[in-house]
Amino acid sequence: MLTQAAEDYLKSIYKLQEKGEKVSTGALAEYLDVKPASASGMIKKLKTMNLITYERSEGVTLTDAGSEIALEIIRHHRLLELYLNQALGVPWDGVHDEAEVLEHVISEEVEARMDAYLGYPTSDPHGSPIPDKNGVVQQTESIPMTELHSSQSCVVAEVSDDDSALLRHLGNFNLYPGTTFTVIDVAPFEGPFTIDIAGQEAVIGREVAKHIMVNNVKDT
Amino acid sequence: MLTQAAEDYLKSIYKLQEKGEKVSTGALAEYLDVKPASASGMIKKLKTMNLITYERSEGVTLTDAGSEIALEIIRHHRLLELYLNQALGVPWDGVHDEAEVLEHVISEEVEARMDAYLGYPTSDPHGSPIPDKNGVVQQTESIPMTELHSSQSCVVAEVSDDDSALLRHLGNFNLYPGTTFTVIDVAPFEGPFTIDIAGQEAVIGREVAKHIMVNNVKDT
DNA sequence: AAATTAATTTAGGCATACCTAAATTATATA
DNA sequence: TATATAATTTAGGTATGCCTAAATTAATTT
Repeated sequence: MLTQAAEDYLKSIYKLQEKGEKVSTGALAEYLDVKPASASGMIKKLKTMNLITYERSEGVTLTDAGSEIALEIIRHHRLLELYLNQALGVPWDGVHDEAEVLEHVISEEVEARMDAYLGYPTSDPHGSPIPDKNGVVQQTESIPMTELHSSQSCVVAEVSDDDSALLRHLGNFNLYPGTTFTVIDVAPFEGPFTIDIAGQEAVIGREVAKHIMVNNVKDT
Repeated sequence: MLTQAAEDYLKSIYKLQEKGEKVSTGALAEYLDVKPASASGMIKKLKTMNLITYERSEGVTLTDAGSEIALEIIRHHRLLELYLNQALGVPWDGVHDEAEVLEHVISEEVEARMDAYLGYPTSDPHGSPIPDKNGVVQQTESIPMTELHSSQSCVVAEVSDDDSALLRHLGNFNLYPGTTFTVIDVAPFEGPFTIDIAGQEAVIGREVAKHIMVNNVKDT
């Protein structure tokens, strides 16, 4: 059995790798809020377990075995987020922290039952895809809201899950995945977006907009 | 924050204390399947935290602060057992092991939501009382099934929760808490019990009967 | 090519929680 | 009372995972 820390490393490596970044010891340490030396030690350990490979130029790369575990943890996390939200009514800005600890201890049996209860869902409350039992991830193309222009409409696809203040803010505007909105105006010089959501007007700052991924963009 | 191990010690001390036994280092070690030296070390630690007192003659005693924590963990455990069984359909012989790890990581928020979902229940799937938020335990008087005589009827009050093979066995006879049955016959020389449950006849061995607590005993 | 800067690794420490084995302290029994 | 037995504690060792600080290696820049 892997330790919780090791699982967190694999999950983080997967996420960084997904972004297309080369996963250096330092980048990994920063992501995990840990000193580079600690990351270095864990990298050595995961390497001996054949869960990652490491080369100075390439950085860390997950092996197939490593990917499998990373995806399993991510699946646990996202399924838990959705379950806590749907079954227990935990607000979407609170599910991440809860899932962060439960993901390491939940059994396959309980997970399977939550999965069935939820009807084998494919995305979590923040719009992130939930890998299936075989680790297959359903990818969707989306673009950051910052690339939108005036009078374009779109659907919220995904938002960051780890900043609860941001999530509460988005929740106030009903900016959940699946919600449709139209850009009324984009202020010049990198200014904020004014949008229309179900008849309601809202102003969304640039920094916030960066964290909102959208799709189904249409000119109106 | 206490460690998981420390919480397990407090919980175990509470349970042993509840039985009226004097909680010696050795008894505690045996209960936790740990060497006496390990228990000795933890006792020292818990003592410095003022969660227990210790005297050679008396053994370990929980302080008020220690009791509070023990009851909180027990509440987590039993509420989780009931939730897993009711909300997710985990069979009653499987909930103990699941709860054993979750009890240490579940948040107060999630617990409160499970509690509300279940309608503020007072006993778990095995009939054990669930302490309320303030640590108040609703006590019920019950006697071991082994004290019953022929033609007495009774209601199952509580069964041990940690032996899954036993629980599966009892489940086969529908011997869940709340179930009524009548003793048809008690074989002589410490022999097995023949009982009637909803018209069905079943033979229950003495060793098994020891683990079944009953109440509402009536002569028929 | 040499020197500066950045990234990485090693070395040494801390805390938790477990273990075994030996020493100690109580409690019975003869 | 002295000895045997049982219970308990101490001492020393394991492993994990974190830390800081120093040493090393690689990549830039001059």
